[in-house]
Amino acid sequence: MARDLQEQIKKLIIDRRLPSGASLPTEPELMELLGVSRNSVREALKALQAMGIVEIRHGFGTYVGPMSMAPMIEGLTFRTVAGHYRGEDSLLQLLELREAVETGLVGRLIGRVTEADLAELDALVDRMDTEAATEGAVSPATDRAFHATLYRGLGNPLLGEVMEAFWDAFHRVRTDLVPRAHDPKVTGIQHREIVDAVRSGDTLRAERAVREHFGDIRERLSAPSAPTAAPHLPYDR
Amino acid sequence: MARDLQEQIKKLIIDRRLPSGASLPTEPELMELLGVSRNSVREALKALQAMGIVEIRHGFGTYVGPMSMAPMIEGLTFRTVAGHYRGEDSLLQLLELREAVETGLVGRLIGRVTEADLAELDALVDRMDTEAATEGAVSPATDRAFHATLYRGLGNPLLGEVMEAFWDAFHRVRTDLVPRAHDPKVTGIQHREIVDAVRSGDTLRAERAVREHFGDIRERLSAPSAPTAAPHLPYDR
DNA sequence: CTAGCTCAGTTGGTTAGAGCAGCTGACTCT
DNA sequence: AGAGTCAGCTGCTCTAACCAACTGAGCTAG
Repeated sequence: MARDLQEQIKKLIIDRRLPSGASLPTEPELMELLGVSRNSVREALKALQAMGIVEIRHGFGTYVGPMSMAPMIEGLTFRTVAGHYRGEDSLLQLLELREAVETGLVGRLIGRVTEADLAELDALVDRMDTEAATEGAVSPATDRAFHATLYRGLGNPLLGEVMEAFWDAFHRVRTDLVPRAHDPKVTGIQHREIVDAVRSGDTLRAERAVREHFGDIRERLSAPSAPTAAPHLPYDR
Repeated sequence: MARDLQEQIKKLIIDRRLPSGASLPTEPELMELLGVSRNSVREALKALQAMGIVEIRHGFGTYVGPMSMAPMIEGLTFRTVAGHYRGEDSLLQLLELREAVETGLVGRLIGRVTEADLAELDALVDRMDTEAATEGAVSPATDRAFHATLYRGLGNPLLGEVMEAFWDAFHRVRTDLVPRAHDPKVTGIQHREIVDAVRSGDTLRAERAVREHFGDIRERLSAPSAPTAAPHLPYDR
């Protein structure tokens, strides 16, 4: 029945064509509308909130959620962390997922990416070099922006969101479990090669550049620490 | 605070290295353990259940969930349906996501897929033909199995799950909104071409075969019905 | 007259206690 | 020895009350 409740609220959103950000009935209204107790309404809303379908603001109201990939990131992150601590190579699998998808997609960029995007990518690589020189490390935000900008050229916002979700999940787990510094200079070089390869229109070169980039991360990942070598669990998210 | 509760339960799973299927403390136990009321415990569990992290069985107990991609499918499905009814081309975007990823991945299969997998794929295509002849349509299960088997050859279970999740979401939305029959004979031919192309080791041919397959679906999708042309909402999932 | 404060009302957050419903396992009767 | 039954655990739902965050109208001070 609780399952049914969630579906009814979803149906309500669909039926009323509510866009993201629209306000939903209040809890008492939903109680009467659905003929259940407040408690049940709240449990259903909590579940929908966890799926990003609904957004709850204390003292203000309940709204249709942004329908982002945030819940997927959450789930993927937890799944990976849990697997890691059970001795699985879940983090490596997540990296390989990204590698497979990104090497597969970079070829589609050839002849499709705009000059403006390429210029933006150049700027991002420059920023990586700057950060490497001044702070000794490339900030995660810059790396994230690079990958997001790169695949934005494919013209599919959903695809972009999914890619960002994979990035987010991987990065969150990596910083928690393997707080290892990259060689920031290499990072800049590898990203620049990706941009140059895409600009040159050479599909194979672009794929190789992406593969090399990921290969580097993978090496850093699998080299030193076995998954079970983490005695005091730093997980507290 | 409720947010915090979920994190504490997650932490409990991590700390105790609980595998999928392991039993969690009962609700009263969690009440005492976390120092909150039963209601709050339940809301937290409901949210975790929605994310697939926890599995609740009435009258039996609470268990660590299978950590599958089911919640992601749920979210993606709803997002797509909601977008569709608001006049967006969300279903097309989802299809393009699949097309982009699958055309990107099929090249990686070359020289990596085993003979056994190829044989299985042959059998699946044969079954498609049989179904087309006897029932007039290829069953969704067969199509799903084909795509799952194909990308299983990449040797990354996570990747396989993600691909299946995309397939599931797309299929669920499509059957709800565009209950259109494919020409089953064409379906068989296109799938067979994908298998043959992969077997031949010709990357470009494989990519073209996949692209053609998706192009066919896309055509069927965008041809007849504008999104707004659905007056009586059949959505009741 | 305006800027700022205060307070009442609305909304979600939390707690408590009671009873309902599904499942298991041991006990009992045949 | 086997099948039926019942006690107990488990999660599910409801009611009722109060707490906490936010808004907005009205008041007060400048």
